[in-house]
Amino acid sequence: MTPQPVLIVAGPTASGKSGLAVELAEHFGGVVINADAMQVYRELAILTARPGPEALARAEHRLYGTLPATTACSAGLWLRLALAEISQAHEAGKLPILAGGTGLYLSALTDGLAALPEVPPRIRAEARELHARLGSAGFHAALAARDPLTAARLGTGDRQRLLRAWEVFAATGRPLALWQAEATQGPPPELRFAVILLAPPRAALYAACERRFDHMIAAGALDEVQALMGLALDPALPVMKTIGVPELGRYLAGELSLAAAVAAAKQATRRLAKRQMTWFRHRPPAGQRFIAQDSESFKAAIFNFIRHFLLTAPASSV
RNA sequence: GCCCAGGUAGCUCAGUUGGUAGAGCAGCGGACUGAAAAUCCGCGUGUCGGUGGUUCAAAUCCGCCCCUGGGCA
Repeated sequence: MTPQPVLIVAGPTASGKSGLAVELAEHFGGVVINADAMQVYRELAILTARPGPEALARAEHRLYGTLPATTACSAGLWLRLALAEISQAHEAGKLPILAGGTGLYLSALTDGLAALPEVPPRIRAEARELHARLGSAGFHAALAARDPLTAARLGTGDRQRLLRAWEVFAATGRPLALWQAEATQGPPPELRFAVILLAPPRAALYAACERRFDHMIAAGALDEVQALMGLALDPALPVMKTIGVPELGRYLAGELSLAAAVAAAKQATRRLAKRQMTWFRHRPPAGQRFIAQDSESFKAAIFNFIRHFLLTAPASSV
């Protein structure tokens, strides 16, 4: 069977991915599929810069706001959902267009992910408890006693990865490092990828980040955070770490002035954008690649690149 | 115009009795295999306002000039 085309629009936050994706969907008959870790959650439309009604009217959108804030998404869960949406789009004769800034998710799609079983919530809770009890150095030592292979790769302070390693060993009896080395699924053979990477100049990107956050405030971001606080969710849930939630939450709690909260959130956004740039610079999703500084001045070249990608039959097809 | 107080990293400031400078924040670089908008690791980036002088040696002492803030007129 001929591999089916998939388009990926990747780049840091506020680089214009969503707008470009809608335009491409209109022009090439596509479905926009979310590849952003935070836009999957229902409760935060404004703060996660989810596509608005105007965009939704112009093109089909999938995996935006589909999970409740009470769930913790993961690379594995997202991958399953995304693969399902991709094959649905193909069945409908449409071009799947993945848009998002979560490099881990996109790499999982184009390069594969270790085939690990689900870790039971009970074990995850135990891991967190143990970490709280032992402290970071103690927890690292505890992991090293059971799984020296994985522990050797992790820094003492790397709480999240240490927890993950401990959980996987507890749940499967095998080191995470082994799973990753031996059980990584390759890229799906039935798909072929073209990647448009937006990489704006740093200063322009930061300015866009800050402008956008001001718009979020004007659009009611404070109400959104207030409503989220009203749900009294577990602070460890991913949604609670969305940029803007902790900062505006502190303002709403009277701990911070609005100006200080906004400044802190903007700074967090800049740092996110920087990390995303680093990721995409060094490990972009696999596939034919086109790098553009912005979506406007490179539009014609981007369209040409996609036309060429769609018209070029892969060598493997007969 | 005169009198004070200042001018050192992008910002706020340290800098001992002269030995070409260092903190916080900001920033930059990097890692990343199921919480990733997460979680970590690394890095001072500098005509010490300018210019002359004293000295083996000046951010530091002296002269002049420029700039900023405050006070008196």
